[in-house]
Amino acid sequence: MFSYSNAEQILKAMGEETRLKIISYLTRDSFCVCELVELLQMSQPSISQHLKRLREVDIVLEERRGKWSFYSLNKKHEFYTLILHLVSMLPAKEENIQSLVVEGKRVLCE
Amino acid sequence: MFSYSNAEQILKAMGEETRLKIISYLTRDSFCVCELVELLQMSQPSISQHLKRLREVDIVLEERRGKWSFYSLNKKHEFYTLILHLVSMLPAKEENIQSLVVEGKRVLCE
DNA sequence: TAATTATATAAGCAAATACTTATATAATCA
DNA sequence: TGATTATATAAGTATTTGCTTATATAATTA
Repeated sequence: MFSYSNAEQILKAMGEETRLKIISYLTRDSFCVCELVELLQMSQPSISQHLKRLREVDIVLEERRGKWSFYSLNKKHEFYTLILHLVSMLPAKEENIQSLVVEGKRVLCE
Repeated sequence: MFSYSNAEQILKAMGEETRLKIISYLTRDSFCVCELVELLQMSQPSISQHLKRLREVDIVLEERRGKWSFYSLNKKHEFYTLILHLVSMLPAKEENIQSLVVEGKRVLCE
C-alpha cells in the first residue's frame, strides 16, 4: 500500500518520455549509463540525472562493475507488474538494442 | 498502442496527488465538481483545472446534467485497467464519501 | 427578468522540471 | 604515476506546473 504522495512521486518519475524509454529498455536487459547514452542519443549528464530520478523512487537498481554502472529494473518493487503492463502498451525498442550489438557498442562485463 | 510522448502526457496527468485522489474517488462513483470540492477541501478553480488535465488525456468523461457537471472514469480508455491496478495500491476513500452522504451534500440528479 | 448557483477560464506567481555546460569523483590502463 | 574513460553532481536557465484571485459563462430559481 502506498500513500498518495508516494504514488505521485513514482508516477512523476515514470511520466517523462526519456525515462519511459529507459524503463522500456530495462525491461529487455540491464544497461550501463554509456549504453543508454548511445541508445537514447542524449548527453551523459542528462541520462545520469534521469537515472537518479528513477533510483530515488527505487524502481531501478544500480550496480557498479569496474568502471561501469549497470542499471536494472527492481523486480521486487510493488510497481513492477504495473510497469510491465505499461511497457506492453508502448512500442518495443528491440531494433535499437540490435544496432548497439551490431555496432559493437554493447558493454560486456567479465 | 501509445507513443512514448502520449504515455508521458497520460502519466503526467495521473501523477499528481490531488488528481490521484480524484481518480480514486471516480473508481467508486461519478461525482460533480462541487462534490469533489467538498471531498478534497480545495478551491473550485483548482479542482476544475485538475479535471481539465484529466479530460485532456481522455481518462475522465464529463457529462452536464442541469447545472452540474458530472465526471466519471472513461472505462473504454486503454489505461483503464492500469488505473484500477494503481488505485488498488492506494488507500480507499470510502469514509469520506460516507461523510458526504451523512452531511447531505451528495448531489442526486433526477 | 434578476438573483443565485455551478462551473470554466484567465492572469499572476512561486516552485519544480529538464536541459545545458562545467567540474568532480572513481576506476582502469599505459 | 599520469592519462583516459565512465559516471555523478553542480550551477544556470527556460519551460511547466499548481496554486491564488478575479471574472466569465451557463443553467436554475424566485
